[in-house]
Amino acid sequence: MANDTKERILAAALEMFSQNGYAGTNIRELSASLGLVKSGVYKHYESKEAIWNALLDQMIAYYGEHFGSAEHLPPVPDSPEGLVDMTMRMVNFTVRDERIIMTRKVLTLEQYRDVRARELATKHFLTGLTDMFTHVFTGMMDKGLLHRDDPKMLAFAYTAPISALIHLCDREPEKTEEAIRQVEAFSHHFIQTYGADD
Amino acid sequence: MANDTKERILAAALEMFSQNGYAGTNIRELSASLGLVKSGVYKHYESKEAIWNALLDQMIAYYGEHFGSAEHLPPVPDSPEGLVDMTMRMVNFTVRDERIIMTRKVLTLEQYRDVRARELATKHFLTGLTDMFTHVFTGMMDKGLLHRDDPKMLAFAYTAPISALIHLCDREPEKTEEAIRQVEAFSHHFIQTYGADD
DNA sequence: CATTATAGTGAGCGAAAGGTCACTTGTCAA
DNA sequence: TTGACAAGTGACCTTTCGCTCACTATAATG
Repeated sequence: MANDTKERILAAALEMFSQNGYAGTNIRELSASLGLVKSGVYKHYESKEAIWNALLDQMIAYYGEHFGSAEHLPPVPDSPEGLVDMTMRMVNFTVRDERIIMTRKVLTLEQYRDVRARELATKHFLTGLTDMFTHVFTGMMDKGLLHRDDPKMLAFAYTAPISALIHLCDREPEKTEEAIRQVEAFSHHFIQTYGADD
Repeated sequence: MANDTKERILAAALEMFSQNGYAGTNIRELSASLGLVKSGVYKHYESKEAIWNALLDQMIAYYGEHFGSAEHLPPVPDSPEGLVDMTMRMVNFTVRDERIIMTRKVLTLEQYRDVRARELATKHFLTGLTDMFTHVFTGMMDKGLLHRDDPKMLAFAYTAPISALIHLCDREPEKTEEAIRQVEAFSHHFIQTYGADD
């Protein structure tokens, strides 16, 4: 089927672009990794740049489907410990899922070159997380689990350090376990600081 | 003088590598930007990779000289507002100094490919900042300006969000002013949260 | 069974890449 | 004045790049 190969090309492109960047990737290797010859991929995409654009389209669509709308917001935890649990589930998933790791790496590598990569990077690494946890913390304040405070500021103060540790895992995968422990310690410290009494 | 051109080559390499990455940079363009022809640079460096390694040597040496030793630690502020002032001076400098911006971008682009870039990136973006502010916060606790708490944890919680905003400035320079205001707001919120009374 | 569209092949093209080398030029010490 | 050397030139080499095209194998359709 045509669509099958088309998808497989995008998957291989994600893998190679995330390792070597767009400029460092060549079509011959990409084709070979799919068991076909260079000219074969040109039956499906008219150029290397077309592959890149299709990959970005897919990443943008995926982000929109999974994190873009209000219906995908996480449930508000019922206890301070619930925040830690939710965080650890999210972090454990995001630092181990190969596809998500590669997506982050691609966005990191191409953020200065491509406008759409730049915008998606900011969403992925900063504003998306902040928005999500603004909602969570607003809910937790309503439930009396957190002291009243600026929920956006708290969301930023909470997600940015975790995001930094996720980037560390991408950069130095052998430190993943340690980074995850740091996330947990940070999360506990956070509820100790901002949690309503106990 | 030989050294002059050698230095100029490194400067041009930093500029091009930070824009297009190592793979996306070619020696012809690099030479042309210096007003000489491709073979000219091979009088000073034996290969593209040698230029890259020399540039990394220089970045590592620079980092060691300016942030590596205890003598370059910033003075401990005498008031909570002093922390904000110091932070704003540092951030204003680091997001406007072209050379430092380019250094961060190069480390960002090459962190997955080169071991030394990876290590320097972690120092630059994470551990270096944390170590520096661990010292600052320890001093501020001793002076009674901050509540007793784990200074390493506070340093991480303080520097990681600021680092995220610096990265945002690198990615979207037009947001620099807004990001700086966010740093200031965050810094104020931080001393309000952790500062002793007031 | 003939037709036709599609996925894939393999040879090859022009451009651009990194790198080499014989040569010129300018500078300074002997 | 001359000899030596470092800096820079321009032609050229090989390899690799993105991409094209005439062709084949296959499988579904009339």
